Amino acid sequence: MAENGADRQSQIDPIGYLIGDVSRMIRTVYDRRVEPLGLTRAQWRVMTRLNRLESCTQTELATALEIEKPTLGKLIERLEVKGWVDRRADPNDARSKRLYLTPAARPVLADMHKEAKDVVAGIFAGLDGEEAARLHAMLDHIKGNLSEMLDDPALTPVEA
Amino acid sequence: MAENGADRQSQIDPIGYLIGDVSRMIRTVYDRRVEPLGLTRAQWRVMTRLNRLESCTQTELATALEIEKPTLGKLIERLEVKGWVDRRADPNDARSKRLYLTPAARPVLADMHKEAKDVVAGIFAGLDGEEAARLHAMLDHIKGNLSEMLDDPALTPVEA
DNA sequence: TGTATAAAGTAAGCTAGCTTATTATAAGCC
DNA sequence: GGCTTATAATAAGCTAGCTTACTTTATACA
Repeated sequence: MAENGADRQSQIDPIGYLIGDVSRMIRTVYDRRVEPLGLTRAQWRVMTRLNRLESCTQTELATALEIEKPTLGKLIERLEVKGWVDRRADPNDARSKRLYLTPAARPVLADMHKEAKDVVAGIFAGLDGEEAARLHAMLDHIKGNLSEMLDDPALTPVEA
Repeated sequence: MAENGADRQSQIDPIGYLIGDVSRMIRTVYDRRVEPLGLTRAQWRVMTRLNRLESCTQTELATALEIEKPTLGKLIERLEVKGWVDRRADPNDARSKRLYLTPAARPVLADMHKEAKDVVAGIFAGLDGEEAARLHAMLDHIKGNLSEMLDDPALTPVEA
């Protein structure tokens, strides 16, 4: 019954849970700080990405964000209502719509960026540069392992 | 326009994104392997936790899982329909319902555990024990930082 | 004892993710 | 040119998370 930290997560390698915990907590901290700006984390992600991919199509942006097209479509709808994103027909391809940030989005982006920087600084407080670099390297390695697992059409890395 | 790996994530400290990527990829790998067992990741989380908190109330389980009561309530509903979880009235408190895994859940739990172990092994392939320990320590540190940020009633650490 | 407060669970309604299926348009090929 | 196939976006419907509000039941205390 006792759920006292050290005991939690039981049989399975606790590092798996630890990464999950850290990720969930980062998400929560971000959400709280970005919410007063009037947007959600998903919307924030869309806008920062769009800031660098301006005039892309929805499909391009969805690919970059690694989310599905219908998911992005609904996000864009809401951002359009809020007046931060503009969706214009592509003159060369009647199927496509190209995406633009509106001028109103600029100050919001700047605020978001500031919040993000603060949060990252808080997360890594007390870790020196060398440690941060090691952490980065290990996470990169793990990400590589995960990429292989995701690419493996057999899904189960054990076989094949 | 080019979104070529090294460039991604731009201005903000890339480690924040890296953790997010790793976490999302772990989630995806898990989801794919657990899906053929007939359940989702959220349902898997509920069942493994319930395995250690058997006969707890919904509120207790929601707290342990760090999700909200309505969220858990809907998950339990679906698990009850699938015949894996049993919800029985508490004889001492008519408000409460106590939760139990059914016998049918046991083999599913065993399968899930095996899948989870395989995935964790794949994730940490190529990292030796010492590196894994360092990673663990650093993530613990980061988690501590995040706990402080989450506990801070001011939410936005900048202002009071 | 009786009322006020607190707690357990549910309902309703939102965002966000997914998959599958549709519609409209482009592009390829005979 | 006309048919087939592929692509852009949307629609519909699911799970999962949240918040807010509500109902029912315990508990506390005056």
